[in-house]
Amino acid sequence: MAPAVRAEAGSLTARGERTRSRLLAAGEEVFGQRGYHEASIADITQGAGVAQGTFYLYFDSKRDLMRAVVDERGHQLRATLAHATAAVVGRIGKEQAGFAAYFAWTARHRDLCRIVRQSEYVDADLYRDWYRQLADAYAAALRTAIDGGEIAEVDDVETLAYALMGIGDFVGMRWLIFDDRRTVPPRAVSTINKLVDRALSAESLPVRRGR
Amino acid sequence: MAPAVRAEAGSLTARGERTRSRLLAAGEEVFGQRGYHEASIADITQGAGVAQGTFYLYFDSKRDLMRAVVDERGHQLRATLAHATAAVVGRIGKEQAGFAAYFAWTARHRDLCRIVRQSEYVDADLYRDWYRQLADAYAAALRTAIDGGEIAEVDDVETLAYALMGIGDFVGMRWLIFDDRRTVPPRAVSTINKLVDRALSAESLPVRRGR
DNA sequence: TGCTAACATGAATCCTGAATCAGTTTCCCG
DNA sequence: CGGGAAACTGATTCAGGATTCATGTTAGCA
Repeated sequence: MAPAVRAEAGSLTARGERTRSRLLAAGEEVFGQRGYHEASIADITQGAGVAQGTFYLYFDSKRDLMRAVVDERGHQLRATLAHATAAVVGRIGKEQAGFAAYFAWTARHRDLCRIVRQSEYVDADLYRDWYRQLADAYAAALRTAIDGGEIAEVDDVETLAYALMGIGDFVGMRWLIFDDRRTVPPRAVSTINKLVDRALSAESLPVRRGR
Repeated sequence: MAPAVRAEAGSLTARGERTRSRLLAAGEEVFGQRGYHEASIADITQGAGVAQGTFYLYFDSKRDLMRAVVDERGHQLRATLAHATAAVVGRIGKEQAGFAAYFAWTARHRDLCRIVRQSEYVDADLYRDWYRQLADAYAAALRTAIDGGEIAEVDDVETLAYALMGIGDFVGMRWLIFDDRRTVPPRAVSTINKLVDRALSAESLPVRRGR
């Protein structure tokens, strides 16, 4: 295995830093466009405007670039979500803000969502960790909200976190990926906002009246 | 493009039929295990116990096999879900039965879920159609339930269908794929059952319009 | 039994593309 | 300046694997 001499961002000059981030961006684009396996190093280096050999100064392998892309963007996404919800008061409001931020991010990084799905077979841990890290942060926030009486108690917060992530992921996929829209239509947003509101609300429902 | 002479199941003798379905099963296994791109025709034919050349008597290409696998299993899944929910009365009960059936099916066809995710870059339509066909059937059922007053009205049934599918997909992924369990733990099941119950229930909550 | 179409074989072909490396250029510090 | 380290180059190497094909085998029907 190669020593990954210039792999860490810290030890790079400004010039090297620029080249590295160019490769990262080209990787995101090409992986997203053609798919991991169809993407050739030649495509990527061409996209970055460097020679093929240069690639291996910054990454050990194609797989290594994949990891770097997903890692990098994963941090960005989590930071974005944390920031978007931090400003809002009340869990239900935070949920809505979170979904909105997630959709906005997905629209901007359409490719990433598809790349993550691909990563399952490129590096299983990468795929798993993408969701786990999101879920862990989400579950912690939900736990706090439950303890504060803001939302209803559940049997398992982690499952709740995955369920809510699933809603966002699938609804985003439907409109932003399948329909290639730039935003999720308002009707869809209001549908899930109401859904989530009802699902999480702390008030216990009256027993359902006969139909 | 090859003429796919013996591609359709109809024109096959019993012997040919058996070989075809062996290849299909081997494909599901090998695609699931190694991933589409890592899976070689040699792996697949070996798994099916036939020679490499035989493969091309039944499928035009590796991609063609992928399509056949996803198609075949897709029909099975939809039939399974339809059957599981048909017996149950009441939409909320149907939901719970549907989730249970989906989890059971996922546990039995772990590989398929991962294969579908891969198919996004092998054949985009295949991927899309997998979810679309599930969603269409789901949305139709939900529409009926809404019109019957069984569940709350929503702004967009299709979005509701995707949201519910997302819940099933992610929760199934968490326990059956990530944790490699044979069943989703009861606490997780009860969590989403309650969640879905609250989310769909026809009673509208006291309006909590924040302003 | 013999004949034919369906079925099966697996070695050979041929292409693709990841990774390498011997050498060149750029940059900066003394 | 001048020298060395950091960047960069791109033709070449090399292995893997999808697909083909010339040939052999089976099974059912007349």
